[in-house]
Amino acid sequence: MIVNLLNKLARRDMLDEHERAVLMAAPAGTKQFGPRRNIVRQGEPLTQSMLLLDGFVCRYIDLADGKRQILEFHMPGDFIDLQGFLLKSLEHNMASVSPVTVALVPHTTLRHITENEPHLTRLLWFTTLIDAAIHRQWIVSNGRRSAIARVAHLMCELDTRLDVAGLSDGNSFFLPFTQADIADATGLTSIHVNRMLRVLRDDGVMTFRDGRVTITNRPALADIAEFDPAYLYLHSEPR
Amino acid sequence: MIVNLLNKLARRDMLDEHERAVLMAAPAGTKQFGPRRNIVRQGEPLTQSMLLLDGFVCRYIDLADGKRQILEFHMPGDFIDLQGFLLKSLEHNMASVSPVTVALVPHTTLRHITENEPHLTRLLWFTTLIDAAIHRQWIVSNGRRSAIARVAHLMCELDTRLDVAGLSDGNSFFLPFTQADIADATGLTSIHVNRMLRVLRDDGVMTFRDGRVTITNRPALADIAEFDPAYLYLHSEPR
DNA sequence: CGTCGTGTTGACATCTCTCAACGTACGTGG
DNA sequence: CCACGTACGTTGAGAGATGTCAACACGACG
Repeated sequence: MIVNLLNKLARRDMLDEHERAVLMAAPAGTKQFGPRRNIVRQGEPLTQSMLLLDGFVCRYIDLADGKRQILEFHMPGDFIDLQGFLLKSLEHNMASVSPVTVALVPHTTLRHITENEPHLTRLLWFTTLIDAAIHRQWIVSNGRRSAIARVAHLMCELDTRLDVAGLSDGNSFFLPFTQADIADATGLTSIHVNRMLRVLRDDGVMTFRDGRVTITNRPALADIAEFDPAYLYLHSEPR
Repeated sequence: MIVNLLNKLARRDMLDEHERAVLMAAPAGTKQFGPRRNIVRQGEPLTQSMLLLDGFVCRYIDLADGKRQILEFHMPGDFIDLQGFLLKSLEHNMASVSPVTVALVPHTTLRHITENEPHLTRLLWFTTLIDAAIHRQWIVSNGRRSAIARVAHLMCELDTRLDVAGLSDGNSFFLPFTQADIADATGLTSIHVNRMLRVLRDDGVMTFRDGRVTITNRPALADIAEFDPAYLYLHSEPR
């Protein structure tokens, strides 16, 4: 639902009725993808951007030796290739993880917004700055955190973002990832991710089974991850 | 010089005379910092953004166990905390590496630009998208590249960006970093960085001595790094 | 009923880290 | 001018975290 985006923005700043209407009217249609489909290919020229309505998406880069690095996970409410509006193509790939529905927003519409809606433009710009802040935490994870802290931090991030999107029931959330996905996101092997998940489970911190994460000891999880949600800028300010 | 920013933007899109004049008039003053000084502290409220005129700056996050992760390096022409305009504070720190001069642009001026200069706004937004693309490459490096490839990729990135900024003489550039800085950027120890630099030197690929990088075999360096400059979006397009 | 994708576990390998020692350059104070 | 401390770089030896390889379990699905 596009209402997920409105909620996400409204949490960070006031949105007036006119701005809500402009956003509601932005999509020119929707599109569906099955699981594990390419959505945007590296280098492909783009003329529209996608707002994720349902399902999970990831960005990734493949290396020459077959290794893959996932760069970010996206959930409903995320404007998944808004960058493409100004970059004109992406230097990485985007793929569905689960079955996915997106709303298509033509770049001409985005251009119109940037010409006529300065406040809305700032809010859209802002959402891309949050993506960059998430990237920075992943740099820290992959660079300096231990394997168990990387997994824990990713789970804390997803927990917090899914809660903002209204997709968490408080202590558990649906997460259609494989252990290999988590490995490619955290720069580990799926075998080692499996071991770290077992440690977290054995220690009563969290479980990840059948596509569902259940957090059984949130303070312990945040402590292992050294998680501080400040980087998600969840408070409202005039922007 | 603010002309570095104009060049950086003009390489990605046309800038008209009026827009150049607006940018030239944006700074309300300049400020200098000695080497290794804090420039912006995590969480500090911001009311102006800084355009780097001279010297090198880094963003970083410190972890509880004393480890540090550098998130990005900045060079003259970079609008180093433009994000602060919309984020209102940063979740990481910024520090000078060398002596530094910055131009100060009040957020009120940036707000005026976003209200009245849609094209210039898109270009400023664009520069923050480049930062995010750089972040993504660092995620890949720290997550999936070997130690030698991480060092090589960082050097390729700096070489390319410094060339765009007019701060490279073609095969060598001034780089006032310590091996510990490179270690904190690449998620390695300074001892291992030292070993990797020795390998690159012994193999005739590049040297880093006395604050100067000299690339002696560029194809070999790019090959080790698997470096593709596409992520820096160096071509001009209407944006 | 076989195959494939995914998860699980153990044994061993290896890359990078840790610890330690030492060299050099430079500034500072006696 | 010399003595000393500090920052940075260099090298070696051993340790440890994570990767690699291999085997097997299980369910989904054609």
